[in-house]
Amino acid sequence: MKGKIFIIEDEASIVQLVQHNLEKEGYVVSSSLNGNEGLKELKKFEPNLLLLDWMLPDLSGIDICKNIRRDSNFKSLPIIMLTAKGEEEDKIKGLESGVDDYITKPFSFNELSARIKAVLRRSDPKVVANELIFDDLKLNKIEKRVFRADKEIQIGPTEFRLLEFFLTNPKRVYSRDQILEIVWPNNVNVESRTIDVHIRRLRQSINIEGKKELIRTVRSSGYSLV
Amino acid sequence: MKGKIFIIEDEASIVQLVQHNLEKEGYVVSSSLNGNEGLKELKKFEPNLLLLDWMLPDLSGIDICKNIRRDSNFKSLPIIMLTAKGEEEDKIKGLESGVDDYITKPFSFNELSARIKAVLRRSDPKVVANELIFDDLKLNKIEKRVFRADKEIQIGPTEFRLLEFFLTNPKRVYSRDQILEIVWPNNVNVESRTIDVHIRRLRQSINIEGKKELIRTVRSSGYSLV
DNA sequence: TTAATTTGTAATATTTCTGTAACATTAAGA
DNA sequence: TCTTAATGTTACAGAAATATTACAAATTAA
Repeated sequence: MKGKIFIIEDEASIVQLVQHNLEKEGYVVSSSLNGNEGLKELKKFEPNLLLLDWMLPDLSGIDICKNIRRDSNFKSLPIIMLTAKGEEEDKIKGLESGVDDYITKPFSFNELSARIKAVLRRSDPKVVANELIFDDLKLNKIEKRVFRADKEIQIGPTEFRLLEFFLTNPKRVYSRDQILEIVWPNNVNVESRTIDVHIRRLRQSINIEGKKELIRTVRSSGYSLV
Repeated sequence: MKGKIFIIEDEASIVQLVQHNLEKEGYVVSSSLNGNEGLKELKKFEPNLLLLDWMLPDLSGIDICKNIRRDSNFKSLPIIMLTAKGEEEDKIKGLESGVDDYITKPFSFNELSARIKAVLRRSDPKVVANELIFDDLKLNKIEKRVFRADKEIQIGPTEFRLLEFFLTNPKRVYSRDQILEIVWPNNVNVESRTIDVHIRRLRQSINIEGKKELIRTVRSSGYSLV
């Protein structure tokens, strides 16, 4: 499933068109033709994104928007506003009331689809890259290669896993226990001091003269990539 | 500071106009007139948002965008694309290459400002939770870093815990016994006067000349952050 | 099998942190 | 003003944490 999308829009023809096409693209879609109803259904449905009409018979889009932003469960629900008006004033109000994007009717389904993708991409950052980059350090997961400043670097398997681990969460400080837990194969018993030695080896490999140290020691806490 | 914004745009007049107005609104702004240069400067500047021209003399906006998205430090940097073209095709490409929003030239500064606010609002609520902020003092729990007026400060583990403690309840006055109880590991026996020394060390570290004292002594009661 | 590489540990060196004591200064009441 | 209790400051000796090195066992490559 690509994601769940909820639509609140009173023009049935638009709902039908959009819902049909989105479902064809693999989304799970639900909708409501009115504001108050829609708010309730939406909270049950728990969508990943909301398409919201600006002008509704009962509630204005802005009111709905504000209601949603006040609910801690939906504070960060991405919202794309559908508006018939082209006036800039309205656009600004919409954006300021906490909308992530808007699109003016009539719109092509292609453009809507692209905007949905863009907004969704930001809201869940699942990363499928096989290259991890940090500063001038680059690690290729499938080729098992490491580069510093475009120069390839040789490191052993353990140091590779260690570096890969650091690269998935740069800047964050990890304790030796956490590092052991994740970088070493399950249920191995190694001294926690052993990590110091591997850190040293990794440092020696990735440090190029003149370039700054990349692994930071945080006394009493652990290590991090900076 | 509201945030740091970087601009990559080759029309100097636009840069000037936008930069000036954004600075008036309280942002810290830096800019570059060309793509390759801009990329480098941007990574030094570490902005919270990028305004990126679609058509540049050397690199296309999309290329820049892709480059940024591959670098783990800037994976989630919000980008707003500035485009002269109105064609829908371009818009779609832009959105799909990982841009968060776009705006078509010529645009009013009001609209740009509203879009910036909207995009910034969404960006990275995770980071915020890890940070304790009081006045111009900032402590990042998972990166184990402390800043005063945006300048990083080195402090030892005990001073870090002490400051973290004060930051979770600013203004409140704590007795030495309470501080001992919470900041020191269980069942340690340390003289209560020892705290005075750590307070002194903390004060020395976080005090910048010209800036006001942040730790207040309450005679016969204890200390607090003010 | 042999050679080369990798790995974990222990021993040692180095760095940084911590608590305390001794002395200095300050604040507040008599 | 003097006295006294509380807090500020400083220096220093262990203590604790980390860095470095060397080496033997284990693993892998040749």
